[in-house]
Amino acid sequence: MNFDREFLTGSLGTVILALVGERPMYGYEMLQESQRRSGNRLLMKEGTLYPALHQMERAGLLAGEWRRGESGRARKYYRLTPKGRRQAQSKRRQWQAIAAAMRGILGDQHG
Amino acid sequence: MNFDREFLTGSLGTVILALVGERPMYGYEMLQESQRRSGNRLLMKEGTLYPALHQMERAGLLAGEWRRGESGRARKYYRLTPKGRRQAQSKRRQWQAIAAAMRGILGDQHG
DNA sequence: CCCTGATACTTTGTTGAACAAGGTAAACAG
DNA sequence: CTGTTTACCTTGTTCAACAAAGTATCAGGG
Repeated sequence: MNFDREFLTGSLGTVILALVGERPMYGYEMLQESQRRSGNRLLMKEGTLYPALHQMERAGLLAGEWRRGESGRARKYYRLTPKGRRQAQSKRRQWQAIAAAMRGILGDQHG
Repeated sequence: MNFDREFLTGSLGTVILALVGERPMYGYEMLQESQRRSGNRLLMKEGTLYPALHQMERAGLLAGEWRRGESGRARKYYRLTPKGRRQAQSKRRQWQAIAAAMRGILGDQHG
């Protein structure tokens, strides 16, 4: 399997980039959003998400900013950097290629 | 990400099960078939495929049989066991769930 | 006022899928 | 008899995802 070498960071990263691409979002919110939007199919784990966010911030794809709103504890909001925006597009296209490839193999089959 | 714990064996395994589900096939043929059908997008590596085949045979999903045809060297043909057939269906459904989940997150976005 | 549960972020240690890179060997074309 | 293609196999490495645990803040109930 190739599709870039990091298909897993790939698929998690694709989700993160897509979510943050819509509006600034904090980690815990991403967990809930991805779960809600996927119809409870996609259950990211905290131990997977947060390290990924840190790594993507280090890699210059995301920019994080602490905010403490009127209620609750402080949240770290992430937004896309320009580099992150390019990566988001690239990842989305890659996903579409994967989906197309899988259709080519699974698609023409019964049920 | 969950979708079973082994999404990677998952996606490779899904491809193998789908191919062998159509007709008995040998390893090298799977490499070419998956590449051809995916429009050169899916490039499985031998070092990934063969160990996976052995593991799936040990797990009782595939049954292998050596045949030496009229030409070329001996090939090991694999076919699905009943257990493998059930697994193939399950994996295909899982893939469709993944694709649906990703559409839920990426789908409603611009190109 | 404590206690629970939800929110919110973090870290450490483990697992194992995929890969890189090598090998063996038979058939065949030049 | 040499190189290429076919065909299979193996060892060692990497690193994404997970499990499991911890820290801290806030809300609501008893």
